[in-house]
Amino acid sequence: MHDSDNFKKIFPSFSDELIDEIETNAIHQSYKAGDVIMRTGQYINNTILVTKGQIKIYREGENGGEFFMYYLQPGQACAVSMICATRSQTSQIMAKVVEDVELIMIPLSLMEKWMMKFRSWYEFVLFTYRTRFEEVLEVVDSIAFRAMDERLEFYLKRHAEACSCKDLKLSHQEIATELNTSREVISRLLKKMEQRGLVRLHRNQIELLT
Amino acid sequence: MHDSDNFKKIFPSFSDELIDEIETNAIHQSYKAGDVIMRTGQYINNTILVTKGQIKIYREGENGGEFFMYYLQPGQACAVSMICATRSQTSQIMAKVVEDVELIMIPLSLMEKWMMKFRSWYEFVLFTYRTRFEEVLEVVDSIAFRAMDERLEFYLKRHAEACSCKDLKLSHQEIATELNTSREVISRLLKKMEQRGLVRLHRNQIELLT
DNA sequence: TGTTCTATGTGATAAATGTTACTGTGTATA
DNA sequence: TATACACAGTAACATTTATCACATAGAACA
Repeated sequence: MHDSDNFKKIFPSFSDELIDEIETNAIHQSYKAGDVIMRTGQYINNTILVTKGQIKIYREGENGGEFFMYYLQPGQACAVSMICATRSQTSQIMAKVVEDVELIMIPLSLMEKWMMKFRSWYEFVLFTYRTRFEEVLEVVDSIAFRAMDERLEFYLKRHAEACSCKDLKLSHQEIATELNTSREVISRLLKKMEQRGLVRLHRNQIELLT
Repeated sequence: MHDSDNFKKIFPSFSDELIDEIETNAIHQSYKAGDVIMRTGQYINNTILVTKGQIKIYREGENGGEFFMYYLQPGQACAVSMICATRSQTSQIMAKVVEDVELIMIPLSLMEKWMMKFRSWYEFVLFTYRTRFEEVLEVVDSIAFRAMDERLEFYLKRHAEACSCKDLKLSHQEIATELNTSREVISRLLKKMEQRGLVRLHRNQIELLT
């Protein structure tokens, strides 16, 4: 199977001309689970498109916190990389690979040119901005208006959606870090959820029952 | 003074051709302090540019909360209105007038056309997306990583920047609502700040000393 | 098998925040 | 002036979250 067939499946909205351009110009990269693709403060000169694997996007606190924001999945682009690339600014976020990743990097200059040249690229970029902005607003909701128990449920739901499964491979410590709280709090809240029949707890795994 | 001279001052990056287009096509509106320009769930068909006055943007909670996100000021555009207008989506935020406002509304169809036609418009739109995204990320920081005392200081700082003054006309209740906490908590924390010499408290007014 | 390590459970306690109740005080207005 | 009202201060208490201390259980491995 050719790359172009792949692209067409992963980015169905892209026009054939755009896919040709991508194929001739893009830089391919792959990363292993656990790799950090992008760090806070790092300069960005490329827009990133994900073709395979799973990436998690975090906002880093001053004292080493890693607050989970959203997933980046095949067929999606890093909104922050688009934003920063536009002005060769430094990254405001940190990106960590959860599942081995393949991605395409598009230099700033091209990404700008394509905005005018390819309608489907223009729409993809705006769609990316829009959906991420809305997702971040939902995150604001969850922290601004909800207590930890609801935030935990929100967190678990989003992870289930990302992996399209009901068995989440997460330790309590990991969850605590990504919600910026302590493990004990998460253990207790999960226990309560188990008593309410919402989950079943295993070692390194949380089974959603809803 | 003609409108075009005004525009040129308020939106210095706009090209003359763009300003001409705006003048011939835009709809002018004005609102009084206290008016709600946009409600959560409302349909948006126009992009909004502010030429005068002050607007506050809130995220609304399910139980009636009004969480303050950021200010919208002369020379700025509502990023959410741009995003939503693109797909005639409903608003994710609520906009309230703080100080009598004059604004320009640009229909969806034009705003799209201009992206391709006027470089300065294209750059303005992307700049708006970028700066708002970054501002919202800072808001996430403040709630995710900081306790209420620091959040209050952050809040006061942003308000001082918005009005370019050190005397904030805010009641404790107002602040509490916008930070989604209770008045008593704000009163206590402000009192502590006063004891630390950071502010001086008056009725309906907080004087910043730093 | 025995040892070590990581993950989890849980009690005790501290600190931050939320809630209720009541007081006083300045402002506006009848 | 008298009254009503919004705003602010504060005590007492409830709840939530953070921290410390330690116990147990399963997995990995010598």
